[in-house]
Amino acid sequence: MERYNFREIEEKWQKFWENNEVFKTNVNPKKKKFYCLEMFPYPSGKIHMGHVRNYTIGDVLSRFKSLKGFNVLHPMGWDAFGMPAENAARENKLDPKDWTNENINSMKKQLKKLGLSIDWDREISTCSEDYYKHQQIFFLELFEKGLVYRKENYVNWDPIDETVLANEQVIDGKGWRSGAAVERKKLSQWFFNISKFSQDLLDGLENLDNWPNKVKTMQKNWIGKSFGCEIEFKVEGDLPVDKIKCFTTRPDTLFGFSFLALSTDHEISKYFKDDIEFIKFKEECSKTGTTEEAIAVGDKIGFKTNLKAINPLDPNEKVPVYFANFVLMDYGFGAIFGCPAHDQRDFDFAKKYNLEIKTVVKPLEENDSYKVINEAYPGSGILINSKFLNGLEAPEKSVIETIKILESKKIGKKQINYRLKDWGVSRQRYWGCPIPILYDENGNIHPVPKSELPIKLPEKINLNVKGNPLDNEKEWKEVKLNGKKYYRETDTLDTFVCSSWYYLRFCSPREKNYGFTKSDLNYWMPVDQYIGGVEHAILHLLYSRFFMRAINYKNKDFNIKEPFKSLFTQGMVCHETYKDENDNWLSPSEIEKINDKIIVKGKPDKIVKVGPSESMSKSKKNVVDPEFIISNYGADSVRIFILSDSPPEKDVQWSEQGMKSSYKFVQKLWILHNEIINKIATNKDDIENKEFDNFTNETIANITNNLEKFNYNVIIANMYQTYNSLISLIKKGDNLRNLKENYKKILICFSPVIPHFTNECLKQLGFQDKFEWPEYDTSIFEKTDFDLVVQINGKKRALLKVKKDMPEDEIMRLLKENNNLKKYLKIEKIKKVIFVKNRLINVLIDE
RNA sequence: GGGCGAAUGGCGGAACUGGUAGACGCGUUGGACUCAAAAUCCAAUAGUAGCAAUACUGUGAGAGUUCGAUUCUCUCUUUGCCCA
Repeated sequence: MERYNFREIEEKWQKFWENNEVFKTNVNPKKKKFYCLEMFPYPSGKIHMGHVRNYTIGDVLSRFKSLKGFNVLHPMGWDAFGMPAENAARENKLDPKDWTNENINSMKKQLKKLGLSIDWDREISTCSEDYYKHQQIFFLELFEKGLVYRKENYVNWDPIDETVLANEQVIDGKGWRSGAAVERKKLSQWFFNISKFSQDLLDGLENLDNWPNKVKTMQKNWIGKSFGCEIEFKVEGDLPVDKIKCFTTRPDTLFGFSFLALSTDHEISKYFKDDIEFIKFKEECSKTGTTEEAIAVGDKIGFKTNLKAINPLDPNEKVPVYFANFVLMDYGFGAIFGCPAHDQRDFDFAKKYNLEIKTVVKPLEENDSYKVINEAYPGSGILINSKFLNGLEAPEKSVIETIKILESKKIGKKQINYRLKDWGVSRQRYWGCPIPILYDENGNIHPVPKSELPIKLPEKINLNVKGNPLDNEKEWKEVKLNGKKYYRETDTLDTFVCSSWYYLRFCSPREKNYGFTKSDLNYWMPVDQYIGGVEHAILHLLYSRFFMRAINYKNKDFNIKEPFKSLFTQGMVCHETYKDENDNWLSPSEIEKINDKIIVKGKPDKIVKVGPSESMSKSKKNVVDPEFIISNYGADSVRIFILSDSPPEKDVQWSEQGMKSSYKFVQKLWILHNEIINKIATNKDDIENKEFDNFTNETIANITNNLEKFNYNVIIANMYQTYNSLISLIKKGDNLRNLKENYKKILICFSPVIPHFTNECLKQLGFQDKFEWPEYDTSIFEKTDFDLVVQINGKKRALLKVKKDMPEDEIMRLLKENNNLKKYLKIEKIKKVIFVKNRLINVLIDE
């Protein structure tokens, strides 16, 4: 017998699948569909272990569903626009398109070596004109529906790279790439009106039963619905302003009012535009980031005006009005009232400027003389020092009560506020989808006629310029249309736009006129199972949910609102980290283990510092290259290992030992397979012996149930168990009933995980073509005799072999005859007997 | 600070609707094969006591419900993630 040659066999089956178009899918109304989608990768050029895990999980599911008789759609594509291509192209003087396409080709080869059941005929790439043309059409449709608009907004601006940065690209107030201190800058940008759907996006979460609660909670928090009130404050002073509007969630703390704070962008700031002190102050403020965290952590600073704000509930109370850096223009109305005793930011501010701190809420256990001293008390309690509001329960009753009073006096009204802001989609980048908008000489906005689409990116341009390279492309930028001169929009779309509808394109990947067809969508959508990393829990998933709603909006053809029926978030792949004596990161291939010591490879005197296991990342060098691993151990072995060690939703620790043992397991299965082939030739069916039938049934039942429940790590355990039992059954030498048929069923059960291996074995058995997932027969599954647990006073004292459905009195008789139980079982003192048929008997004895 | 989760051998983890805790894998130890090593195979492996059968303890800590709790309830500790 030869060793199992995975190189030969895996290649053979991959070719077979490709040549016979085994995974090609088409709409088939006679069959139930199953749309399995994994988050598509960015084409960096090399797959990483995270991809291996993600796509293995999806592949096991797809293969399982396909064997179960579903018409499975399992596509793959490329999230191909984005900064890395532009940066790489700039550094190496390449075309981003060539760089990206080369990467796609090499990554595709690597993915194919994993033996994934993907319909490659549906492959899409977001950077192809064929894809972004439709995205431009959507953009125009959204524009027509009023869901896209242009406005000035503050952004994180990197002064060295001359570009806008997303919040997550600002690290410690500095640009992630340039290291320059990030500034706040006002810029005209395109926005998607996602906040229009705030309530709908929130309500939609209720019906997503197959989404992890964690993700739903995160989205809920992100949308951030808050219930409060807008209040009009009368003001007096040296400016032509008589009132200021604020939003607050705590109107009940109005008697703790000690200042009013405005955003530096508040319209009142126009009166200070020539004030040198104010300009300086504003500059200082722009150094604080725009994230909520930066504001919470940062120093609170203010600029005092000569205005006085009047407490609407007490006209005798007048407090100063400040501009402050912790008030944002896009929350509420860019103005807040400060209640230092019950808000930490207000407290910090009041301390700094010596403002009054009036306690108006006391915790339940305190008495009325309670005073806030060292830090704000934002918790619940009872209102005090609040005149007619005293004694109300805060915040539940007091907020509602105060709003009623304010409404009756016509100085405030109930309001719902959402934290979710409109989605800024403009990026000052070359490598992205061009926005199909023209400006005339007066700067007026004109949508590009749909017949002119796609607006293609200019090719072979100079990328080595500051700011957006498209801005420098005069020829591209200037357009003549109907004899008039226009300028193209030079911003491109955020790549999150590309990924918020790609799942629709997979349904009609080659459709020329539109992004998809109605009939394809109605058959395939929604995605039955979406699989990806939890890092996309908020943005990508929220944007996709928005996109479906935007398409549905004012459109009677579609009524699918939620794109992803079920969501599974897989954990990360982790590895220990290593550093040398100078704290330089070392990769796993640069170290070795000798006599319990870990040293730098080849240098026994250099001890390696072993760090904690962290998610694999290039910067920490704790990566293992899947391509190398696959070529050493084979795809089937890698698939086993990546699923085996942890539940798929949790992080998994990469281990070379574990990988090796998975490899050995495949080799052992091969040896067993050859023994079974030999045995089939000589085996005589023993009609009386049902042992093997029962065992097969149990195997099918276990694997089926664990597949349904995503317990993929347990499936691997089931496979090992099956192997262990199978080998002892074979070695016993008994003649086995239905050996070939049962073995076939077991192989099919293994096939979602190790498809190459099982296909080869099935072929050797003489089976080919289509297979079906084996059913398990529950009537055989129920054993005729089993071990009954015997407990005395709740403690296990024996296992008793009994026949199925044996009644209690018969079992009691057996217990009384049992010598081993004599010392525990005092028959005359039996108090009570608990009997669970076919499972357990618990005898309670008076002691 | 708020929200959500988690805690089981040396390690990763299993345990159906409350019913034999530790499946399966890794590691470790002993043995076989070998001149030797690797590989492979066999055996043991929660702790304590015992030659052993066996007994007692044991699922982060403490309480509760129950004939019976890893599983349900409450309090606490530690820890992870998200938001601040």
